[in-house]
Amino acid sequence: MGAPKQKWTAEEEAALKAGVIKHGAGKWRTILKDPEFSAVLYLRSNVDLKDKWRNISVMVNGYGSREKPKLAPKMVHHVLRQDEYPMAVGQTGEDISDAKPLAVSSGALLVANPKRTTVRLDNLIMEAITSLKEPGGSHKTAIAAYIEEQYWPPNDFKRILSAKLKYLAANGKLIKVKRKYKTAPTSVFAERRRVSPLILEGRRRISPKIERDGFNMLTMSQIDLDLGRMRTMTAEQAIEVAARAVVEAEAAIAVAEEATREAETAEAEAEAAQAFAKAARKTLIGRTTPKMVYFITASFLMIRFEMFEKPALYKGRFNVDGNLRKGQQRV
DNA sequence: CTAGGGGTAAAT
DNA sequence: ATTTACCCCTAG
Repeated sequence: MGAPKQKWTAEEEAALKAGVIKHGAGKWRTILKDPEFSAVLYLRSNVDLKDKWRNISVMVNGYGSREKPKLAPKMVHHVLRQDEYPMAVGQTGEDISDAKPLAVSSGALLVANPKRTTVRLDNLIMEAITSLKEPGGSHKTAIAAYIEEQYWPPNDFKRILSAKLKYLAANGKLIKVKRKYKTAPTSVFAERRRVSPLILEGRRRISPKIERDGFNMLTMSQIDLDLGRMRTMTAEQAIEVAARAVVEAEAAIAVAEEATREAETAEAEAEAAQAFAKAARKTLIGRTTPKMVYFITASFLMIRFEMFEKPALYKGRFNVDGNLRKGQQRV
C-alpha cells in the first residue's frame, strides 16, 4: 500500500538540487535540517530526498543504481547532427523520438540526453497558448512558432506537435475549435495540491521567492569570472563548477516557472506580481538559457582533455546537453 | 542514517 | 503492457 502519491513540485526539486549543491549528495538529513530548505521540504523525509535524487540521476545518465543494464543498442538510426538541439523538446512516450541522443559525435564529449532538461511538450504547448492570448485560441503554426523561439526542437517536431495536440484535445486538456486550440477552462494543467488556498490568503507579494531563494543568475561577469578561474583549476574543480552552474540554472528555471504559475493563480495582487514573474521568467529562461549553453559549452571545452582522462569523474554529473554549436568547436 | 532492493499506482 | 515516479523495508 503505497501512500498516496505526492508528486514533487518544481520548487521541491529545486530545493533538493540546491541542497545537494550545498551539502553534497548523501547528506540528506543535513539538507533536510538546513533552514534554507526545510521550509520547502518539510513534508519530505530524508529517504524521500534520497529516492528523488536517485530518480533524477537515473534520468541524467541513463542508468542509475537501479535499472538493468538493458542498454539500448537499437538506437542507431538517425545520427543527430550537431546543430539539431541543445535542448531537446521532448516526447512523452508515443511514437516519436526513436533514439534518445546518447552522445555527441562532434566533440565526442558529452553526456546523455537528460530527460530532466527535456521540457515536457505538454507544458510548452499550454504555455504557448496561454502566452499567446489569442481570443479564439491559437493555431498550430502559431504554437509551433512560439515554441521554436525558445527551444531548438527536433527536426520532426512538427509531427510530434501535431500528435500531441491531437492527444491533448482528445483528453480534454485542450479544446479545439476550428483548427485552433485553447486551454480547457478548468484544470490549468499543472497540479497544485497543497499550498493552493494559502497562497491567496495573505495578500502579500507573490514572488519574492526568487530573491528569497537567492538563486544567483549567471551574469556575464560571473561567467567570465568562472571561466577565468577554471583555467587554473584541476579537472575536479572545474567539473564541480560546471556541474554546479548547470544545477543552479535548472533550479532557477524551476523557481521561475513556479513563480509564473503562482502569478497566474493569484488574481488579487496580480498586476504587479504577474509583471514581475513574467519579467523574471523572461530573463531566466529567454535570456539566460543561451548564456548557459555558452557557458556550459565553454566549460566542457576547457576541461575536455581532463575528462577524457578521468571519465569516471564526470559520469552522471551533468544533466544539460552540452552540444557544441557550429563555429564554437575548437579547443 | 544511508544505500539499495522492492512494490505498485499512475502515466503513457 | 510497459514504464515512471513515488513510497516502503531493511542491512550495514
